[in-house]
Amino acid sequence: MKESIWTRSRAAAPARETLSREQIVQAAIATLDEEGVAGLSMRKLAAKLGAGATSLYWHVQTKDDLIELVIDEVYGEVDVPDPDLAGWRSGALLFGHSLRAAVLRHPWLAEVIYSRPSLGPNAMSLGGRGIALFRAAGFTGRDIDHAMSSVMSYVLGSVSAEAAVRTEARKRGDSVDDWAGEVLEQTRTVIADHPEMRESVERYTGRDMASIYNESFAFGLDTVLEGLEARLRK
Amino acid sequence: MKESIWTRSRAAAPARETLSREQIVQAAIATLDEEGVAGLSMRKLAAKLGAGATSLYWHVQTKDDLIELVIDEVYGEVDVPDPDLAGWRSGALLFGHSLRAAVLRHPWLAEVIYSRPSLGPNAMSLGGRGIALFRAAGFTGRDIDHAMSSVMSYVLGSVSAEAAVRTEARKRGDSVDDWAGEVLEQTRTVIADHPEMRESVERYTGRDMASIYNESFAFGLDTVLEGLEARLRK
DNA sequence: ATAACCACTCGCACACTGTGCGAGTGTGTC
DNA sequence: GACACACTCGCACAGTGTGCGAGTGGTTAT
Repeated sequence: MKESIWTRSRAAAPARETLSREQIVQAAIATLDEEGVAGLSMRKLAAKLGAGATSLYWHVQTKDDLIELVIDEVYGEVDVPDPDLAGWRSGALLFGHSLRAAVLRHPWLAEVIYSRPSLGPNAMSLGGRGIALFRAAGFTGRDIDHAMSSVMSYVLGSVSAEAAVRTEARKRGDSVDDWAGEVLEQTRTVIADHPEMRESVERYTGRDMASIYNESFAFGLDTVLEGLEARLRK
Repeated sequence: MKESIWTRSRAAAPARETLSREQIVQAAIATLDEEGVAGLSMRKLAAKLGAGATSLYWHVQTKDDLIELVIDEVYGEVDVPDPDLAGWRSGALLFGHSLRAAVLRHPWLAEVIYSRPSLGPNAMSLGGRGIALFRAAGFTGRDIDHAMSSVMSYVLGSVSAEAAVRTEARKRGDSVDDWAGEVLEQTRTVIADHPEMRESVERYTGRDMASIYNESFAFGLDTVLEGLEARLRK
């Protein structure tokens, strides 16, 4: 017989209290945020969920698959504005910053994104919306995809390096500023081998790393967008 | 700060036939090239060198340190031209292509570069030479570093994504073209969710992936350099 | 010649990993 | 009351990185 809303909502609910893929993914993200990639093991994850280790394998094929899911989940946090809201360029700018923010919220991503291509639904839809942005900008043919790739590659490359630094500092129990100070100090001892870097080293000592990263990112993203705009004018 | 592998002095006199750090690094690179990151274990590496597993630990503090060494070794393959050879822009272009080529020669790099900051001597000297390039271009102050970062981030981001695809295809035993074909096929089945991508999918089916990656990279790198040049004009 | 020292090797053991297998358990359907 | 199905999980296996401490061969000091 046809189910009513009432019985249907009941029937749709899990028959008994049960693990779910969604739940596992969320718990995995939480662990990763707290302990990083090295801190994620199937046994610990299962324990956190009050389940037996191998129970996870009914919901997820392998640990690698789980990581794929987890990556796609983060892609879902990224905002890609509609091109006719405020023009392609500010859309792309916002997209870049949103992507960076998402990665910095989950810095372990840097350690895993490039170990597999991202083909999940959220990655797809991000790609689709990006393409809409650059088509609206006036690119045609394969240049649409190339433009999107340019921005994506720059942002991911830049923020991944930043995340690596943050992760390293955290692992050492240092603040990023302290860690940077130590590295600069150490660099000074070998500066004779790299005279061109002397000024850079001086320039950075004692600076606030967070704002330097912001500045560097803003510079780079603007550079890419400027380059794209130049292409459009030709 | 806890001393890193780079500062630990190694001044040694090979008295009898002995393992060397250099040798271990080379063997590790060979294994990585053949079997990828998953195929590198200390035991297997030692066996390849005809040594006991734990012997390696006299020359190298941990596996992570070994990977740091191995990464720096690859940075040593990268060519950064002198700015007064042919001007900054073609120098930067050449640098970008050289960096990409090095990563493609060792695609496992993508899986490891962003799991730690790179501070080895070759990375340093690469950074120094890059800085020389962009100073010669006319950048000043922190913009010199930002310009270098922009190029570096773009190139590494772009080539890492490409390497991830190549690694995945290889793992599946497919050619990159076949793998791409399968992905496109699969994408077509969910195209309804991402209508903006329809054209892109069509555009790529049956194409030669290698030349598409080349084209995309050339587009992106040129875009970044164009953006830098625009900044210089202002 | 002897002893002390050092650079280096390596077997054993520990704690921990991902995951295949197959048995078990609770729920819904006939 | 029987069957099917969705799901759980203990056990076991074949690995992993690496600390420890004993061993070994060469150089130098007495």
